[in-house]
Amino acid sequence: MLRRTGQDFIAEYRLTGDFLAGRLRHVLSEDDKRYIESLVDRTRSLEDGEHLVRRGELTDECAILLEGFMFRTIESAQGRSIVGVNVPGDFVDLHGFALKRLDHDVVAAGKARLGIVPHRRLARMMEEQPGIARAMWFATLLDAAIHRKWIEMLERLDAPRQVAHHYLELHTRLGFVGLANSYAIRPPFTQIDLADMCGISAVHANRAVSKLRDANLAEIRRGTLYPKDWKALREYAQFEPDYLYGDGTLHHIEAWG
Amino acid sequence: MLRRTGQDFIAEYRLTGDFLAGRLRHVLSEDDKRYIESLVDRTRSLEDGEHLVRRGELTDECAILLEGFMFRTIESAQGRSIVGVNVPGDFVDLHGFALKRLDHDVVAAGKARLGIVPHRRLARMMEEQPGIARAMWFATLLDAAIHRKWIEMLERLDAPRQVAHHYLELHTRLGFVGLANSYAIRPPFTQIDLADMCGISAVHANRAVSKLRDANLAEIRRGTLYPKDWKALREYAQFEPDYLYGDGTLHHIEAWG
DNA sequence: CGTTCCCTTGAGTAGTTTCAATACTTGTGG
DNA sequence: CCACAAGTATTGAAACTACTCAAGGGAACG
Repeated sequence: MLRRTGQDFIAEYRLTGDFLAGRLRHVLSEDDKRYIESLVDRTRSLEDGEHLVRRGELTDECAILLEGFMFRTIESAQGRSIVGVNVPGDFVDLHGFALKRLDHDVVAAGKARLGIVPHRRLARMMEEQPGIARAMWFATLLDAAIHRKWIEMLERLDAPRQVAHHYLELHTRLGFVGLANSYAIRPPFTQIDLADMCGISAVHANRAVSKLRDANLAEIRRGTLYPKDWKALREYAQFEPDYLYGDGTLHHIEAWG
Repeated sequence: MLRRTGQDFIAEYRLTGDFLAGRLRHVLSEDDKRYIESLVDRTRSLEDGEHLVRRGELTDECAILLEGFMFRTIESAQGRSIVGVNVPGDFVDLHGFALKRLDHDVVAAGKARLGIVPHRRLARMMEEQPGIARAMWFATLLDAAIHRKWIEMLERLDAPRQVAHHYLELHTRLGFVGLANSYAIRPPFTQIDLADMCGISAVHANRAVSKLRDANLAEIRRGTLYPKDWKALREYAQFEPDYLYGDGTLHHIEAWG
């Protein structure tokens, strides 16, 4: 995978250099960053579609995504709902540390590589490093803020706008960790994945994709979105990235106080 | 307001006796509970529709809901989206402690009474009481789990099923804090509120309510749902309460480990 | 005792679904 | 290198769901 990340993605923070990059990372000290790096016990790879955690499983480890994409999914009799997407730098199941059992599955979307962090190290971190604990808490709250935006999207936007919004969100999140460019947004999604994110049928996901093409906003081929007009696309999807807590109205500038 | 809560709702925990009741409260020690009670600086009342926090505001306090209901809302050019509901015992803006600025508004639904907790006390709590910090973290993760269920609902369920599901969720959450009975579920919601929770028009919310009545599942009058057949209603709405982390497959039984 | 908000109903329109059929991709084994 | 299989993408038609607009009825509050 192509990697070109910010200043922290250097040998010293080889595994966790993307953690909260572009968000809260600037308030962490070098000691903090070293501490976080030292939490990782080992790495692990997953194949496309492989589960990292299943709903209801008792867990004693968390994982930070190093490469690739992952889905949070909820399966039911009616099929699969995708309730979240993760990009490199995200702790994909940090929620499991406090919850012990997750309410959802975490599944690789394409090949993925992860850094594994035992819960016992996080428990010690809570005792020793309340500032880092607060940053970890912050990271799970970012997930919650994204969940809220998805709720808002599902409540307001029609299918093509939702599809566009999902891509634009990913582009911003990939940008935080230095993985975005202005030519294409390249998640390994099928139209079925898009459908399961938007709560629509696969046929309708295809029509949504067609509509973006016909409106000359973007071309989506094999999961990759090629924007034709960034500005128009953002306006069409009503994309306002501040809920991601990067630079913008909600950005957290000061140190912890 | 009618109050009849669990064993912890006694004079000693007059304000915070409902915090995590039915979920994680059983792993807290009496010292922990006293510490949590001592976090509250004062109480505050809100009128119907009054804002506690607005999106983007810099905050230095949190609030625990003592009586009444509150909405988490996101306003946009197209109107209001309701992305969450709170019941007594919930910390309504605990997210604001780590995020500093919320991505959404917090608004009273009917009259509400709150206990105010300054961030500085929470910061000290993080240093002194990692166990309590973890319980607070847990509480915000419950919100995230509920957000995920809402996403799943919006992706899967038609309008009448969503309305029924929202009421059943509230019934379970009110039950955790001793505020549920088997005759009625009484939030102060208008059909406009229901519409904004489900992402549908007010007219369609009305038709959803009519459908529940016509199907002999429940009657909804002036916000109050009178169930005609609990079992049928739960099946109709596909309500499975385990995502709320009360008793059930996801319940957190052991002490922190 | 009116005003205001909320609820209800009808009619026509827009968005989405299902079913069905066809084509394109990718990976696998011959 | 080709053939096949499996998964993915595309298109059409008919049915359904939910939307908007519009108008009228009802309940609560001052």
